[in-house]
Amino acid sequence: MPRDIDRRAARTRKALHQALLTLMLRKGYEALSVQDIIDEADVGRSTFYAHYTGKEDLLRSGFQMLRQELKEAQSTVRAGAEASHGDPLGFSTAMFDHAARYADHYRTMIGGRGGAVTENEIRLILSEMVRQELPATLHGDAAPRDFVVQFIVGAFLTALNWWFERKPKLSPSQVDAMFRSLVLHGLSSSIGGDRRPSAD
Amino acid sequence: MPRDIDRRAARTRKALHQALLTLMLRKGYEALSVQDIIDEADVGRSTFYAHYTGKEDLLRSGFQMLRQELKEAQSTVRAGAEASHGDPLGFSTAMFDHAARYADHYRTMIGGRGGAVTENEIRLILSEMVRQELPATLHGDAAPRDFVVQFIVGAFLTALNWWFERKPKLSPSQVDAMFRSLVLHGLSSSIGGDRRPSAD
DNA sequence: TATAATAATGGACATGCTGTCCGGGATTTC
DNA sequence: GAAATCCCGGACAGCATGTCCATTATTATA
Repeated sequence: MPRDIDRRAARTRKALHQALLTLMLRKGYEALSVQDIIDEADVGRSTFYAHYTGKEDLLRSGFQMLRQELKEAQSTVRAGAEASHGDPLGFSTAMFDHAARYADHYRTMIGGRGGAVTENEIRLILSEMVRQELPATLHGDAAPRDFVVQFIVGAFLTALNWWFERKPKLSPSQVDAMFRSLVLHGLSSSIGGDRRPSAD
Repeated sequence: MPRDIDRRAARTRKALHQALLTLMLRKGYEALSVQDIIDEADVGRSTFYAHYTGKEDLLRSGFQMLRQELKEAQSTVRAGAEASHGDPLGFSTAMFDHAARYADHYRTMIGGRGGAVTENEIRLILSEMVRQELPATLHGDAAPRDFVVQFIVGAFLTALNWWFERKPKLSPSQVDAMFRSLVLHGLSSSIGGDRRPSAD
């Protein structure tokens, strides 16, 4: 049953998404105009607006597709993820590896080059992922789970950005090690004198 | 020797900065047009472009002023900052207090509402501050100082955003406590089973 | 294969913002 | 007071936006 979507509509959508991706790699998201996109995709002006309300709509739609793909991929990964039993950040290694492989795309999305919408969308996706992967062995004493999730996501994006901008030569595992050290143990692992966790 | 700058020019600049601030509180930065700004400031179109190349230029100029004010204020604070002797995050409390007092402004600048430029500018200012405040007792073993600075700034912005968006009722000191707990000791303070930091 | 739906096209159109230019008028400085 | 400096207002071309429509092409279906 090809009841889903007309081939033509599907083709147009795919062309637009592809054009958006290409142009984002070339000029960044903010600098793009709808005009640029439809030129690159070779699609009529009215056709574009028949599918999306603007470039932001197109972008969000793209992220929604990505989110679904990730959701499926996650189920697969989850099967062999028994190894991360006592490790609350068992997923980080895979994420840095992934970022290394698709460095170009990550770069365009992260660090201001992608614009506020993009970064926000990425934060949402990562938050979902972290929220599910983070084990329940976490006590809510120090900080609410919500807060911890945001903290981890923020640290991850910070690590990625620093990696790409300052030390692109480092291997994924090296950056991962720094990330884990800071997120798991905080500054205490880098401070000479440690403080007693007693009365203060 | 008279003034460096003509009074009229100074007045125009001040009016434009004021208008920008007002409108950012009302509509956010991204949604603003130069037209809006000059209307609000009651300044001629050509006059605007005689001073700034666009709204981004105006914004940056505003941040540069802010940066100078902070630099001076910092010297003052530095005098009585002897208390933060063994505390690598001695400055955080003051920052959360400040954020609480100017919550409206912080909200407009942070969390996507302010746009990429704004957030980037804020990151720069905060990075400068943290870089100077962070004591030299920090060992570069686990992660480069650069990385640690970015990590702290990111965590601070994350905390602020979470605070404003999810738990605006909390007091500055409460959020500060969570922030310090996570940044100083990481997740280990929230995890049930701790792992030995020996061979791994 | 014929036919009815559905989608894409290209062009026109009103609208709004941008950035630049100029001449007359106002304010400030010397 | 005179000269320098700044502001104003208007006009201008350029470009992007969103919307409309008549026409053409593709697709699904009987």
